[in-house]
Amino acid sequence: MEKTLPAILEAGVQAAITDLYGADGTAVEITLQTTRREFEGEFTVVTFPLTRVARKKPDEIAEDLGQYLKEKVAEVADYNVIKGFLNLVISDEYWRDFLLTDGIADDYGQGAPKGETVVVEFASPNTNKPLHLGHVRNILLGWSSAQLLAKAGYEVKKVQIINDRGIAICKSMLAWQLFGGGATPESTGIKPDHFVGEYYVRFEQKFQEEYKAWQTTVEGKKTFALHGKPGQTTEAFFKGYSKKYFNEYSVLGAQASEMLRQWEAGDEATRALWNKMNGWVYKGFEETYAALGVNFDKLYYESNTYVLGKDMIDKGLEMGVFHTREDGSVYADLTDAKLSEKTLMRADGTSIYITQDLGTARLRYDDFGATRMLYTVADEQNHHFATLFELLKRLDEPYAPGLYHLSYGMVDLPTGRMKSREGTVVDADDLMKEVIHEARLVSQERAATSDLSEDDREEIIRQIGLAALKFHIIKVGPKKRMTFDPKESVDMQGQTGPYVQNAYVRTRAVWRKAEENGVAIDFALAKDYTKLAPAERELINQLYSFPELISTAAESYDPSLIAMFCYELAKNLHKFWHDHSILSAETPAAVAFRLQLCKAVGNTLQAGMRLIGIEVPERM
RNA sequence: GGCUGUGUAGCUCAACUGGAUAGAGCACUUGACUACGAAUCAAGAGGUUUCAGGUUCGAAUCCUGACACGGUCACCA
Repeated sequence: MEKTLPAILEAGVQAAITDLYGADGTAVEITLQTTRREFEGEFTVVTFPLTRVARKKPDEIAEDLGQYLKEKVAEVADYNVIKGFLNLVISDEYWRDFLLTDGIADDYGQGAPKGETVVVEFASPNTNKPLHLGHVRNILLGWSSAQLLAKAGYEVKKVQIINDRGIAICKSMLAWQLFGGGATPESTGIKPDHFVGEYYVRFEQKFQEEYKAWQTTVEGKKTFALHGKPGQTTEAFFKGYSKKYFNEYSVLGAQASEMLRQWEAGDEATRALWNKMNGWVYKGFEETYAALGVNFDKLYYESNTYVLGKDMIDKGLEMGVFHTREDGSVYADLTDAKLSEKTLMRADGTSIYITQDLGTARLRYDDFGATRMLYTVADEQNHHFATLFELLKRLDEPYAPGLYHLSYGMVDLPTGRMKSREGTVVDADDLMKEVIHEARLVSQERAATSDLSEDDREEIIRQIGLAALKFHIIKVGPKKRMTFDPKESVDMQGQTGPYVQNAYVRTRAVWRKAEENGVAIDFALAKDYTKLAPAERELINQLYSFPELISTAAESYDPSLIAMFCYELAKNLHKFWHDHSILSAETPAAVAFRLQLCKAVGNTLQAGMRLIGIEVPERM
């Protein structure tokens, strides 16, 4: 394909304007859109904007243009005009030729290499707890975006930064030391990240007990009397006082803080314990990533990167975009960018969170030479990333224009927000187990795969369950806060992953059948199939739009577009399947053509689903 | 309170970035398997796009102002 249809049509319309109305057609913006289902045609020219240059009524313009295009542009076979909209019908020959060349190519949709590298960050968990539903959305979004960018022709590096240090992991470590009694994941048979997470929870429990008890002591009562606001209940007061208690009165708090100090001082025993427990967590995370079907090209650890960024501060000071206060602390004044005054280094010379992010960005650029960097992080950090990007822009970093915060809405349950304190957090491993279990139940009601081995059946069930879960999450636009209903996530009918998988399975089944029958099919005949049915045109038209969609979805970092595309394509395949015979079609040419159509649709469904991290089985 | 995001069918979500009669799925009602696979298809019902103004040939989309619900306003991470 030399030029795309939209480009051909646009040029045609512009030529028509020049020829028919004597205006400079190339200066006119052409509004071209895909034709709505209920009308005949594939592309539509909106003529309202042309009334000025043509000095005619919309319907008349449409009529003029339609005739002109039908005569002069080979690809346009026919047209119709409805209320100022010019619907163009693309010729059967064009569609057929497209299908039999590009459409059935194995790598259809793969963009040409752009020679640019993109770093995509996602997941980035803390190491004190197992992954949960929020991480799942993050991971699916990040992974899908990475696949999309790769498909669009970018070189992609998938990374994450692991928050492996700080007070949180120290709490787990301390609790294990105090209450673990030497237990290990091996000795208990618990998945290692869950094992560590249990000690984090244990710490919080013990801390709460200690806190509760303290509240009734003389000291506790005195604190309330002294700091409680008038009319405030003791309960409300102590709820807000917990952090202060942790830092100033709590025995456990003091011990955890001491552990953090030991860690920072490089105390050997503390480091060893830290290594051991983080090691457990990583082992558990690996399992979860593998189950989700994701991997990374490089891992960054906060314990290494938290010291970075000092040289960035020096650079900023040198450039005059950062300033020093009297006490020696460093800040940047971002008020003219509608952001606040941001401190970057404390008076004592220690750095803060955003400083290491400056350093990490630079490190990644040095590692990969990326021109774009994508951060998959929940929208609660919008402000942080706006600040970070503004700082890097002012530092004139070469990758600054390509920074993007893939900000997504948090996941709610039907009962409201997930609260770890209330035990409503949905665990990632449990969730996967649950959807696979549900797929198994549904599968057992069917006999479609009963001839397969136990292992093969189980593999298919796994793919179906995960498809249900992943599709359910990824079909929602990233920006949108989503409500996750576990009941709906295991649905396998309608707008779901298994529905799409089923369409793929059908395209494979018909080929299998054709081979079983042993009939020699002459695929050269496919080019003799001249009159396309509406359902066939629809499918081919949709296949045709795939590369453009990949590009759009990649540039807007929106994998949900791909999910919706897969669903629509599957839907049209199902309808086609229902309305038309394939192996017993009217003519040998039709048989050959439709098999090729099935192949192209199957390939594209597989490619599309792969982009959103979903596998398609051969049978189900 | 400042900044910011969201508000569309009972529920979960779309709407090609200003275009045609606002579309899907779930749930509900009804029909189609001796067909290449019914995890399917077809039909029905379901809407004042939160509200009020404005911009224009044309608004769910852009502007103004309300209302509701999130998020965020650290020398925490």
